[in-house]
Amino acid sequence: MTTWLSPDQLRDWRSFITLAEMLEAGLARDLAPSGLSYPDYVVLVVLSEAPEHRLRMQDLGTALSWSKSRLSHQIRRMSGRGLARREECSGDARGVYAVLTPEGLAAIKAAAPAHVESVRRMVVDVLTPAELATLGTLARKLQSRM
Amino acid sequence: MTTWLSPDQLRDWRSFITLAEMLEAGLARDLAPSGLSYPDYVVLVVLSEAPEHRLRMQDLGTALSWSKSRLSHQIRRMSGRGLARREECSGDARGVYAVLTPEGLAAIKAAAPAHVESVRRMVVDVLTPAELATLGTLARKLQSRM
DNA sequence: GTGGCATAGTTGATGCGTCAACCAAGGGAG
DNA sequence: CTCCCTTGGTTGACGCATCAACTATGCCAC
Repeated sequence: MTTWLSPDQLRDWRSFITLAEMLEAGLARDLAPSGLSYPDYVVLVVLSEAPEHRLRMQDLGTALSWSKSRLSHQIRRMSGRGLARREECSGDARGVYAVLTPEGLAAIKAAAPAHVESVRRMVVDVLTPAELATLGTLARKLQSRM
Repeated sequence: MTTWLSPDQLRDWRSFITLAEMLEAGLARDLAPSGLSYPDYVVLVVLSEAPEHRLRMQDLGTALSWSKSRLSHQIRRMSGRGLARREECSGDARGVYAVLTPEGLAAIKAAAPAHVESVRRMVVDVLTPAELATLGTLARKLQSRM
């Protein structure tokens, strides 16, 4: 038999899940003027930090904890907009590199300041340093149980 | 000029946003065996609590903080699967009721226990009561600034 | 009553994410 | 060398969410 949540538990859980939804929406909204989606953004960040601005699909997927399929679709869409391109992988004929284009690099450099502002405005600058640290600690505790 | 985040701030922010993504994925995964998506679930919850198991699209959208469009698409899909149906609104010819079907009611009753278990396993039972309360308080503080 | 604006809802296009099916190359064990 | 399993990646279909465009009704000012 399952025990339902107490009113307090329900309230706190709902507060949290609602916040998560609002935050995702807010991130997307603030990124929109730059012409990038949040998935675009995170892919560009990882590629821009990689040596030679390129990563094997495999490694990029691992870095982002994304499925092969998800990444493949995303890189296809980004290729269509000139943000990245695929390149074959010498040494392993199965492999494919995802490579950041100059346009992609320009896009992430242009988008980053507004994104950081967005994160500050919605979270980091709203909490005290201690509160943010607590939030981070709780988040890591929950993550470690999954 | 924009100030980038400190390593600690970045770490805590990333912990939090990553947790949010994992949680959404986990909720969807645990609901999947019941044949419901998370959007299905929340719509069914609200309708099942409404008088006569029905709400104006307008009111349902407000309750969920969903756009008219989002809700219209969702109800269309749910109607196709027999979980809900539309009904015209006497008194305002523009209006439409979303009505829970017996199948929809059965579906939510069947899905709820596993969903609650899922929330407990991923969050509520992982934290101490004090920690959960803190998480809720921080979430509400952040929400109030948006 | 009519003109015009607000309200209620739908639709189509497009991006995003998952799942299942698929293909091709690598790398043993025999 | 061949068989077979694993690894790396793509594709197509479908559900989900947003945006912009659209229809239709309600309602107020005049």
